[in-house]
Amino acid sequence: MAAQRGEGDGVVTSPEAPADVRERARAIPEAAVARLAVYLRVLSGMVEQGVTTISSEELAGAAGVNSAKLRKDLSYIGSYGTRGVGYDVEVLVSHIERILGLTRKHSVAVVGIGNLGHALANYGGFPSRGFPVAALFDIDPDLTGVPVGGIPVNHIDDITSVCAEREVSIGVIATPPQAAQAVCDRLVSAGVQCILNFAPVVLQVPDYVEVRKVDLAVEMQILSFHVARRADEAAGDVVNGIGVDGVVIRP
Amino acid sequence: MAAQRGEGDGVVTSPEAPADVRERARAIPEAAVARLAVYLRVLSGMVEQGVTTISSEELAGAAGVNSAKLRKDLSYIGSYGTRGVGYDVEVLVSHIERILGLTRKHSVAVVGIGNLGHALANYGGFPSRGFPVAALFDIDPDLTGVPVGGIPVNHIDDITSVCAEREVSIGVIATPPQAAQAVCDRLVSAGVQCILNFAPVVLQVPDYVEVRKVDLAVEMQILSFHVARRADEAAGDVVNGIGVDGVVIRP
DNA sequence: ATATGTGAAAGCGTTCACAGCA
DNA sequence: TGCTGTGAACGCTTTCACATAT
Repeated sequence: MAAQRGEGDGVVTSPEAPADVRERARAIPEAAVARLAVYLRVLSGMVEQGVTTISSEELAGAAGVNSAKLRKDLSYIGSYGTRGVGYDVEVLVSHIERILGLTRKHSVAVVGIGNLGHALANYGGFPSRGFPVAALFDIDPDLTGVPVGGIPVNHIDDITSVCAEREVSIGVIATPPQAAQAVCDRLVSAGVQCILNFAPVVLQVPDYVEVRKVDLAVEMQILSFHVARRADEAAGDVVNGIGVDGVVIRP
Repeated sequence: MAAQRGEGDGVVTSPEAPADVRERARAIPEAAVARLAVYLRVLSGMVEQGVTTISSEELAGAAGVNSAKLRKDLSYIGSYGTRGVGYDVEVLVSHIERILGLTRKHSVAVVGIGNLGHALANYGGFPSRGFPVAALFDIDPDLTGVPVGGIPVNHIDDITSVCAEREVSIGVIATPPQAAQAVCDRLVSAGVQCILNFAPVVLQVPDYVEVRKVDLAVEMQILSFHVARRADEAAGDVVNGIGVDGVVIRP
């Protein structure tokens, strides 16, 4: 069992393999993949505004990164810009969509229909971006059959059959922490290889399963750290003889 | 305006400053901070189970990292273990809490009381971890005064006064994307320096404001990328002359 | 004997700066 | 001239491996 990230997958590739899309996809850094998704969103907005061409500088500004990083990220997926001009927005959109695997539909199952599960089931951002919510599960028998966001809730015991039948490829865990590992195990045995985990638990999964986690408490605590750091810095600068306004108090 | 991360904060510190907590806090890598929050959660569970001592190996396993990384992370906050024995759980908990600034209360304001806002307002994980939800805001006048999760919703126009009065230090944006930047600007002018953004928008903020984002569509697309990569690899291995089971098909 | 704490090495990701092309 | 694409330099993060302490 590997925790949270498959480290080294042992797939054999021939040494003289051409640097084609397959090999290239493998080489894209995880951080760049996350940013490609952001570029794609910004570019989609551009298409709606009727923008046809964009420079790395402009796109980078809109995506909140610097232009060197943007160009490097785009270079991982190929060279689709025109020197001296910029990028064709639609061309870029279609290449990023291809690399991110968005030409294919990814059915989603949400497990745990509490506050968060409700919100996720009703969230319009998923279906509109090629991630239809195909199944909902909860352990509460009273919820079974009740439609949420237009989809009837199934009992958690039916995960295996329902996920197989509806070709679910992404499982979303929105259960209480105590239930998360058991739910995860069921999803994995149902053949789900990608999991988005909202429960504050470190899931143990086989190497071939990809887990991403969204942990609100952790996000809050990182923000808290920065609040504290700032307060300490302000105090520390005075202690070190320099006030926050740069005036030397103790030279 | 800097986007999403203050790069270089220009604070002057004297060169002979002692390597005390203040200086150390500044030196902790961002990645380590996120993991410290995870260690804290695992350790809190240990306390409840009555565990008093734990080794780096055990804690690392429970947190889903390797023990070298765990020890390095803990070394950033000081040396609180006992060689040949391990760490005192309670001692570690209190030191991590101090570093993360959790000895201080951080009031939270949630803006945008839709599906997600409701879920966040009702989410028990915040108050129980020192992040009381102190204010809720929405633009819909019909919602004003309606209590959600025990807190009455205020109108978005009152952000400045209410946030100041209730000493809000963290703002959570759960609005539609179109409204996010305007809400962010209001939070910032209300003195909020930390923002957790659920809206799929790149927020523009001054350097001194810390933004963290949770973007569900991006998470989904990263998972989609891995689905695609796996499919390509499986196909690619055959194309390259080697089947998935290692058998050479085209030597 | 056993497990921490940490320099040093290795690995990744970001930034620089400029060659190359329209 | 202007902007992309990218090798090289840089800095951050992880891993290694062992000195150090109980």
